[in-house]
Amino acid sequence: MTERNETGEPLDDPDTPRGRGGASAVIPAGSPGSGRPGLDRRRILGAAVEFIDVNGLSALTMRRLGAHLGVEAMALYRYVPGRESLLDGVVETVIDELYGDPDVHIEPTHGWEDYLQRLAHGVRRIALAHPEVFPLVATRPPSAPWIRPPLRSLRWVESFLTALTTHGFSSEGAVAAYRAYSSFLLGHLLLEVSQKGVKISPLDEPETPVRADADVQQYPLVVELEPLLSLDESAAEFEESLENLVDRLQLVRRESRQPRRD
Amino acid sequence: MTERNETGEPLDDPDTPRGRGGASAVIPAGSPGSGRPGLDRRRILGAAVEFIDVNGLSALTMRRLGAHLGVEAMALYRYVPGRESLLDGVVETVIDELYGDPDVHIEPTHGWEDYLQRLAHGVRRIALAHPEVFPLVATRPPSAPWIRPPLRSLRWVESFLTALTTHGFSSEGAVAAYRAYSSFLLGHLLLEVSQKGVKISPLDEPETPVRADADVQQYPLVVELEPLLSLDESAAEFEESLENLVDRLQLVRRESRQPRRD
DNA sequence: ACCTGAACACCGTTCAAGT
DNA sequence: ACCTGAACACCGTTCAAGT
Repeated sequence: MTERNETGEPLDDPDTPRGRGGASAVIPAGSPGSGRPGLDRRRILGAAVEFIDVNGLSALTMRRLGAHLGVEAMALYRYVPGRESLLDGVVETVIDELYGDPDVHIEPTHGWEDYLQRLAHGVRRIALAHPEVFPLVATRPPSAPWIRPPLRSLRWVESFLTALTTHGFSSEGAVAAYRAYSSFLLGHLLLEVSQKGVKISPLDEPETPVRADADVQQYPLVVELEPLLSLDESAAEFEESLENLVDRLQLVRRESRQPRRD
Repeated sequence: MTERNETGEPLDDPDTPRGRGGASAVIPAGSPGSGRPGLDRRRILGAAVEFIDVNGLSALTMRRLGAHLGVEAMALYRYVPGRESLLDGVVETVIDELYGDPDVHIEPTHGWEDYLQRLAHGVRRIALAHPEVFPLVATRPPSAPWIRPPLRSLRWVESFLTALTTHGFSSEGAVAAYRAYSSFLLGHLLLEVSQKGVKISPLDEPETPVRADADVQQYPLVVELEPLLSLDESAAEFEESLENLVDRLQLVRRESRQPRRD
């Protein structure tokens, strides 16, 4: 009984040229050498990611994606069960880019702190590279309760838990760390990405002061602190919060190594 | 020039019976005494929230919402510019419930730590009360970069900043605290809510073990730690992380009171 | 003043038909 | 084997028309 994998689609065997790696999973076509080959699940998902990056999520329809691929919408249904699982595939495709990131290795050769740092920065690069896709990464219902955004794959969970348990964390400690880490990444990156989206969606208007016509006086502190509030300190905040989280996990690790008995 | 408010709709004057408060903004109708009064922006938004709570976000269409209100879809356009701003209104409606929450007061009479605690728990109650709406709260593009989810209103930002600056925080410290606080709430609550959604979406199946048919052996740690991973410790995690955040902000506060000059 | 009917352009999805 | 055309049910939204 071949049930369903994480996203509900049939999983093609990986008979594509690039074996497992290559950060450039988005644009290129199927077999190397031919110009516009036949359709292909990978090609469709790549085109969908590209389409969302350029036109925004709300612009993605089966018909338009078909047109983008030079094909009628109905042709897509041979490779994808429907729009919903197309979106699941988009999320999977984007997260899979992490495997091609040379700065994120699975084995933590420089300690678990270094591993958490590199992994976090890798996820952040992906979020910033696909700001229109990231809300999808954040909100698509996971297939299991412990597959948490934004690291939505068994493979990354395994990698994470391995890194920590092989570096002095107890099982409980590693799981607690996984939870705290997911929560931090999700919150920070979703905010950073949405902040980025706001800045460009209005026209080039260099400034849009507060005054909502009427109640300027109603929110004096917001008005006064607007210059501070408008600063984009996302990068610094990310580093700082990440550092702080790692420090906190160091305590978790120490406590979990010697479970005190009363 | 009456431009647009935060959500882009014309804002009706509040000529509705309940003056500003009342946590029960969802179900009740317009004027008290009459059974099914005329339409009304508030009534429409309340019905939309209720509809999403019951049927899920994807089920909400203008036509179905109209039917739910005993009216043709086209009648809604007299009160709401379109579907997109209906969703903005839904988000606003849900967040406004915070004002009716007796456990969340604006003035922090028991210190800023207590204020942050009560506010956080209030937001959490809302997220858990409207799990299908919360992803919308999390991802709708804010109207300004410093209106951050999940506290998406000028009023709450003002309240937050007031509480902190009147309790020893510098401007910079208060703004930094606002950022860290938003990020924590967003990440944790979005994960908690989506986790909750997963648990009920499949049928009553009490257990859905890992085995994705093939690669059971590929993720041995996930398999081994599945019992731990499956535990729902959201509530405890929330308390702990919140406590930790408050502690961290205590340091920010102390540092920011005496800006050292070198 | 408030709601409706009919209409338009566009969706996702199906299925028999083409090549 | 792979794609298309036509069709179906359903969308959001507009606008003239009803009451």
